[in-house]
This record gives sequence, C-alpha cells and structure tokens, in this order.
Amino acid sequence: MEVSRVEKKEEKEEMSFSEKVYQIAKRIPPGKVATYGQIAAKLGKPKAARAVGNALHNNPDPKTILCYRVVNQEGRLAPGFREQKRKLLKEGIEFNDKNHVDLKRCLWQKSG
DNA sequence: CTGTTGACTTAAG
DNA sequence: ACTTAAGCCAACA
Repeated sequence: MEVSRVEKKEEKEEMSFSEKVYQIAKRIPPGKVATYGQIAAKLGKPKAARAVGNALHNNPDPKTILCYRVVNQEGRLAPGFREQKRKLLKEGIEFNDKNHVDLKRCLWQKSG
C-alpha cells in the first residue's frame, strides 16, 4: 500500500517542468521516438518545445532518461546525436536520411 | 526583474 | 530542402 506513493509522483504536479519532461521521456516505448512538441503538449504547453529540449540537455540521468528517443518535429536529430542515432537503429528505429527518422513508422503515437 | 541562450516550431521566400 | 524571421518557454548570469 505504501509503495505506490512514490510512483504516483509521475502523475502529480510535485515536479518542476524539467522533471515532468524526464518522466514522459521514460514513457516513450522502445522502437519509437517522440517530438519535443508532443512532450511539451503533454506538459500543458505545446509551445514549450524549447524548454523541453533544455530540460533534456540538463539530463541528470541519461541512463534512466531516454532522451535519445526524442527528436524534433521532422524527426531530425540534433548535431552530436549521431552516436545515439546508431542506438536508435538498434532499437528498431528507421531512418530516411542521415539525420532524419521515419516518423511515419517510429513516431510515438499515444492511443490512450 | 532584465537580457541571453538553447537538443524547438511555425510561417514565408 | 534550406535559410531567415518571429514566437514561445525555462534556466542562468
């Protein structure tokens, strides 16, 4: 009974903007990618895509936070991500170009 | 509080 | 597809 208290935090508002971004990033399923706009929208601010990127850059725990699954609206990866791009390929992500993900196949589409 | 920066997004050329 | 310009939001000096 007392175990759920901490886990419920991810649905509460005790966290700062960045903290919320991390929680959502962790919710991205394998073989999929999410855009900053999607995450920002989940936070209640579809225009905060920038702040989302900043939060992920802060990335206090890259081993726990799947920031490498987050791409921009076009599925384009930021410079410096090419190492992690290989990781995405291993996950099952498909690339249309050197720095473009096939959002048609790998975009994180929430169903509920 | 003001100004700058940044892993963004949209619109126009 | 790429560049320029404007807008929005959070963190930092």
